[in-house]
Amino acid sequence: MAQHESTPTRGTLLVVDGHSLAFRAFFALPVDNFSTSSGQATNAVWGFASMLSQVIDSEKPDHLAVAFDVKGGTFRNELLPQYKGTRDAAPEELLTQLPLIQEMLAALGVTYIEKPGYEGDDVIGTLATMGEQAGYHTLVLSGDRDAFQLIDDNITVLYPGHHFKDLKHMTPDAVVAKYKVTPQQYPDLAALRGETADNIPGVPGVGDGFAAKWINQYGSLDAIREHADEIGGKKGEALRANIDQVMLNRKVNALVRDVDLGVTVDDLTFSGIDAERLDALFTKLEFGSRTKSRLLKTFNNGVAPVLPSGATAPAADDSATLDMPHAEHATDATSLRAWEERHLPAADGKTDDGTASDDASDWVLYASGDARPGRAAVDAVVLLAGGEAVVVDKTALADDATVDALRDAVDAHADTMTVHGYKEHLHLLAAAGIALPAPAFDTKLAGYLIKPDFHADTLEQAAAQFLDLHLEEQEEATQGLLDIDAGETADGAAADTADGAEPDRGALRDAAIVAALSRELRPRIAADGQSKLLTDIELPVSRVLYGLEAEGAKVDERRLEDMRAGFAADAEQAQRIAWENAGSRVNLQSPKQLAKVLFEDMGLKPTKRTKSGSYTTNADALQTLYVRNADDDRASGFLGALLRHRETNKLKQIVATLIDAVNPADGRIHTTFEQTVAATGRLSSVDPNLQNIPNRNAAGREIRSAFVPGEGYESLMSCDYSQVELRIMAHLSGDEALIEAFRSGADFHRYVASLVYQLPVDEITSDQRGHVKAMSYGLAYGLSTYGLSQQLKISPGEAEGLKNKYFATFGKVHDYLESCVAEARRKGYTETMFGRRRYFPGLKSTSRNVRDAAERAALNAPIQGTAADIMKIAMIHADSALRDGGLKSRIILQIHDELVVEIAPGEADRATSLVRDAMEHAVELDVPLDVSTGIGDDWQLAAH
DNA sequence: ACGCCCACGTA
DNA sequence: CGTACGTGGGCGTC
Repeated sequence: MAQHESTPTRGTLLVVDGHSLAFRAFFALPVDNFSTSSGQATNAVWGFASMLSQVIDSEKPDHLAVAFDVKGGTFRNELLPQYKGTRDAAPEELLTQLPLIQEMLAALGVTYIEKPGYEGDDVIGTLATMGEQAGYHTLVLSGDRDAFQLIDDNITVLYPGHHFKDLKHMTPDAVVAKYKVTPQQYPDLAALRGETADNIPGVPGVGDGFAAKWINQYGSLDAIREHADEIGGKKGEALRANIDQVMLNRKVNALVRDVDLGVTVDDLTFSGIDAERLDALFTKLEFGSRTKSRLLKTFNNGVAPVLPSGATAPAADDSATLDMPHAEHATDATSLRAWEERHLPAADGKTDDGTASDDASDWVLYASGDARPGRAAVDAVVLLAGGEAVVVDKTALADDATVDALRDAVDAHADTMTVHGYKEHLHLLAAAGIALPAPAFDTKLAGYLIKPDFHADTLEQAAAQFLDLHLEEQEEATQGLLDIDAGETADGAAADTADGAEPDRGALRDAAIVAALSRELRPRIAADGQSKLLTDIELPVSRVLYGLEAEGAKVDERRLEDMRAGFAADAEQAQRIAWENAGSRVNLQSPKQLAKVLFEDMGLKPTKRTKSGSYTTNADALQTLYVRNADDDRASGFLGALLRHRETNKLKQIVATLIDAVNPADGRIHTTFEQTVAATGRLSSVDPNLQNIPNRNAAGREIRSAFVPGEGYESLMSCDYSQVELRIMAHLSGDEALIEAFRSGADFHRYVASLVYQLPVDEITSDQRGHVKAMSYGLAYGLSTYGLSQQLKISPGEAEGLKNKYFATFGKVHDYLESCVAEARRKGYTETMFGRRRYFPGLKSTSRNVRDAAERAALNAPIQGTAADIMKIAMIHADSALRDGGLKSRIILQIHDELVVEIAPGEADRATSLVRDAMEHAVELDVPLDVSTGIGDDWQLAAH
């Protein structure tokens, strides 16, 4: 662009200020989106690569070098002790990335130079001078304005603006235009003005404007000093007071241009990529193939930059790019069948040895629409194969023959197909009358298995995480294009019209993203050894969950309404009493207002604080205050009423949420089981959450009685695992004593207590049993002795004694828990019995709290996760046992260790034995899995 | 309208 | 100062 065509040059040399570029990259990109699973920040590395390749692509230099600062001071620090004091305080997260950037440059065949005792700027000044002398045109990429002094007809500084993308080409004319001084005079101006970024003070009150005025008036800094007395006003005074500082600044900001670097410009070619090294680095950094492909294109053997664009030699791997597929609309069954004929998987393309099948044979199925259970509606279905797509829109989906053709195509190709969210697609296609067989791959489930902590609410977010689609986003953002396109990026599902043109475009793009995700994730799932977890557990359980969601749970609405009224009346009465005692109508649902009444107006002594520092008003605190102030009628009256209000109001709220969630079409509640949310592998339940229906006290438990069998069913069955997590802990630890405790079949907690306290089983008091029970469960959560003492209301010393006795009895449990954390620290992740991983970057945190929390989570994850795996297997087996047995009874809810089954008339005994068997034998452990079951007219009565 | 805090329900 | 979730209300911010 700004080449000086008048000056014949041997070529173009690009000199990069490595630190400046790394700083910019670091602060331009959110570190959260750019970190490896083990917690290494990569945003600066990625940004550095991206920015550098952008510049190379646009400037096409044939020689290149990157200069870095070296740790330790330079001659400048001796002159000016505070020099760059602010810059040395670079965040740790950036400093750890500098070696990675250098490693990347080495792999890309780029020369980088550091020179002890000098700064990167001096290296840059030297290289630019060398380039000029050797007849090159030199570009200096730097965000440091000190580089401006280098500018002349053969040296241009590329200076990033607010957005990196708009690089300013700083030529002599540009410097004069901006600062009214020549590049040679620029250091004089900088010395007068100072440089806050480098912690260098100038003349107070003097900015670029006055500095330039003086320079132009007197010609140079030396001349200004000589005539300093002639300058009047406050600024003249300030100049005289600070002239020594200014002269020092001038000494420091002069770049050295003759450092002995031991290289010549001719050495600074693109020496070729070390592919193996680059691969290794990118694997370590968890960069996707798109980043690599982009860098390959830019750096390949240095060939690309000098050739006219388009003639780039060795084609970079562009399989990862997101090309919009060529698309056609299927207007009827004939055209759909014809499209299918033309896109059959290549018969010989199937290598059948796992993941290596030809990309072209992988089909993607993508359906758009509303996938909410009980009200699913499909907008369009896209099939994608070999880079070509066919779109079946709503109109076409209304035609039976077309749907038949689509069904046939789906049935025929499911075994090679990829979807993003099998469960959601089951709902969507069911709305079109199509039962979707299990696909070969699911990018949503795969993404979850690879990064169980990452929340990809949308396909775009998944793409941003696993592909390098931030590349485009970053570029678009810097160019301010997002505003222009805002209308198009909005979710088309909200207001869909009959004409399918716009939604189709979105669906097409989404399908292309799924295809790219599939190519990225398939090998990673295989590499992590998670293929069986995906195909044998997650995909099948998706299908089972689809069934649960589609059927829903029948509730007695009248009963719910009555309960709501009852709870509302109780809550209102409690509120009235509370207000009377408080003497004001405080909002009982506002912790802030409550704190004021309790701790200011009534002057009660607060107990604990919340995480953010305010005084807590939680039930525990209210209880303590109530006991403490029993003699104060007004305070205890208020507190008692408040506690009652809390309880009844909460129940009212839960019931109201349930009523709201009833689908008027069938009187049933269709929850959604989230399969990719809980980091441990558990399911969660939303809209509404049916996994937190009260069960601990009588009043709350009543709500369960509103869950009843629906039309054509006679009862509900509840089946739950007893102490699964403790049994898993016994199995995984191999602790003989604990294993024997479970094998004996005795009352487990009583049995364990007798071992711990060395007393006969029948002499164990209920207190002792309770303490040991809390200890057992606390173990799997990483409970501290302090926490144990709090919970059991015993002294920390007693809790400590209990823990010691416990571990003396069950030593291997202790060893096992320790080993979980140790392994997580070593490998970066934990694994369940079935290979489900969870990563723990927090184990390496410098913060004690973060580290401790990560340790507790790491010790719990394999236990909770294995329990979740086992329940999923049990659900798959139970579901098929019921279906294969021809029963109408079906699972309708899962609450982590419990299944609720709707029982058809006459099937109670068979269903009980099938489900119990599936749960008990989901997996064989060294301890038996114990399942208890119960049947009743409603969920509460089914309890056992 | 959105996001955070608080509180609280479940396993 | 025990793990894993989801929801609703208040309240501050946009």
